[in-house]
Amino acid sequence: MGPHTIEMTNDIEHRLKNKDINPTAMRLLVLDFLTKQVAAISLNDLEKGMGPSDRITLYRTLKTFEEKGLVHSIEDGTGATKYALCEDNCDGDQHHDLHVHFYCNTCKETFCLPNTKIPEISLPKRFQTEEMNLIIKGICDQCHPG
Amino acid sequence: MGPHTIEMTNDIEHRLKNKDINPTAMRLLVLDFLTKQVAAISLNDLEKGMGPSDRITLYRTLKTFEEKGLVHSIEDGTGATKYALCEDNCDGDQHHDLHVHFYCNTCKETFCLPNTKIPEISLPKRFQTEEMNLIIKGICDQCHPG
DNA sequence: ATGACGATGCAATGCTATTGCAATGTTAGC
DNA sequence: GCTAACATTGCAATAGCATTGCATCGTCAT
Repeated sequence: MGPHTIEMTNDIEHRLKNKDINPTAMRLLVLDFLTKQVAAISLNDLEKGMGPSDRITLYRTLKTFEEKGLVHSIEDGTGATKYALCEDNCDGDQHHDLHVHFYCNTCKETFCLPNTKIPEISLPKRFQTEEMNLIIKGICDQCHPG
Repeated sequence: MGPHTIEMTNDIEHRLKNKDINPTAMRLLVLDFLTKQVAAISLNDLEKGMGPSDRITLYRTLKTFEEKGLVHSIEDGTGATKYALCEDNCDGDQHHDLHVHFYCNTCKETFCLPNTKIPEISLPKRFQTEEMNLIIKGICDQCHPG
């Protein structure tokens, strides 16, 4: 790492630079928005949640964040890719977020369950794992009746 | 169930009627094709594999098969939904195919691993499971080097 | 025969993801 | 400060899969 001569104006900017992402105004806004989310969001959600912005730029911002290991994408089966912030030990090459994702059939939100890890799976002979993706669908704690 | 007066001309027709699916010529052909597959197939694969047929009809045939519990669909992250035959203990309401699906990064095929079941996952308090979907990506036995 | 119903085929549409390209902003060297 | 090089942004356009509407056709029961 280089010398610590950079002046950080705030935490958001710091987190972008840490991941080697040029902190433009747009990216600061997007990361700030992502930080405030409880659930994973789609490109549509982001577009609606941000002020008037270009959809494609937001799309590419998310892609950049994903490449650099700042967010990870989730295919929850709804057809629209969802994005959520990674945990700290994530880098671009290898996402370490082997946690379970939960889709609530009631509120239609997708959540990361960072403390629920995907267990070891023993595959048939000569199958080699590189990635795992576990989506559990059901009813989330907030929507749970009673 | 009604009296066993139906004459089965072959196994394929039998399997359709067992699932309460009207055995039309098209459906016999599609089920026959599905039976011959080693990997899960997309609508495109089906269209290419069959003789000249209408894509929409094939689409609806797959949907019908899925509703009736004859096939299950797999979202493997490639963008195109894949379909594969269910195991026998499957019905329309509740798919019992809680097995792992494997996507090979080399040959790009998606396989069912019917003997590799998704283990019990203990979720945080008040989260309730209704469905599970585990996709493992890596290198399949056929593509494994050495 | 005929009427009801399911299946099929064609057309059209919606939605998400993705790329090309031009315009704009930013940075480094002179 | 000026300019070239590069990154970012915005707009237009396209690709690909999923899905629905509607007309036609076939089948079956009355």
